[in-house]
Amino acid sequence: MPKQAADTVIVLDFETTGLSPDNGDRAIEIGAVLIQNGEVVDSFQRLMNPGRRVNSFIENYTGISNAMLKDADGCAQVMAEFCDFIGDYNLVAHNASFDRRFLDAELAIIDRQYGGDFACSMLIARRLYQQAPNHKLGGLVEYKNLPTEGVFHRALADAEMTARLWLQMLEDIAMEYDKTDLTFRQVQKLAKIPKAGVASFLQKL
DNA sequence: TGCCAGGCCCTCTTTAGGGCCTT
Repeated sequence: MPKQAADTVIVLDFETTGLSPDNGDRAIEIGAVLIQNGEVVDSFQRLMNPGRRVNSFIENYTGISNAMLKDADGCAQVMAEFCDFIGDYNLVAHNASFDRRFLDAELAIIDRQYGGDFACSMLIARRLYQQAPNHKLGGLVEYKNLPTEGVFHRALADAEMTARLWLQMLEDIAMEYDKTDLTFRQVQKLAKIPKAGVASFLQKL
């Protein structure tokens, strides 16, 4: 696995009560891994009590039950600890706009901030793997034959899979374009490149 | 009561609509 500057990131994933913090949805689990030099060197996983019951769809979708959340620490305490964990590292998530909304909403409640920037593994995968049958996290993991623990829709498991996908994308760029020293900003910028211009963009770096 | 996200991206587009992704 090539060592690259872009490797030093936090890959995170939220499980939540629904799709929109603007509609009152809250985080119920956060999972994250720290990648440095192409390897996972640290991780963070906590359930958090959102202060109300989660519906049966979420229980079934995530496997996180109300019983599991009953004695969990509240969002404020967990998110404060998570904010310490992420520090000012750059961040990666699959469909990052979703996780960013919840991270921003939960940290706003406790008046905390972070200094890193987000990259979206889904938008980048849409550029790099244009032939993939879909760009769901599970679909991309299958498409690239990445190892899994067989657990889906739990925060740490999904963060670990996203991390493997992220590293795979860096490796594929390194192999195909001989670019082994990409910065986070360069990889992040891929998400904004028109699909037809991806190869040209990477070749010119 | 009824409704309920938001950003990206494609196209039979741009005075818009709908699918993909995330829970």
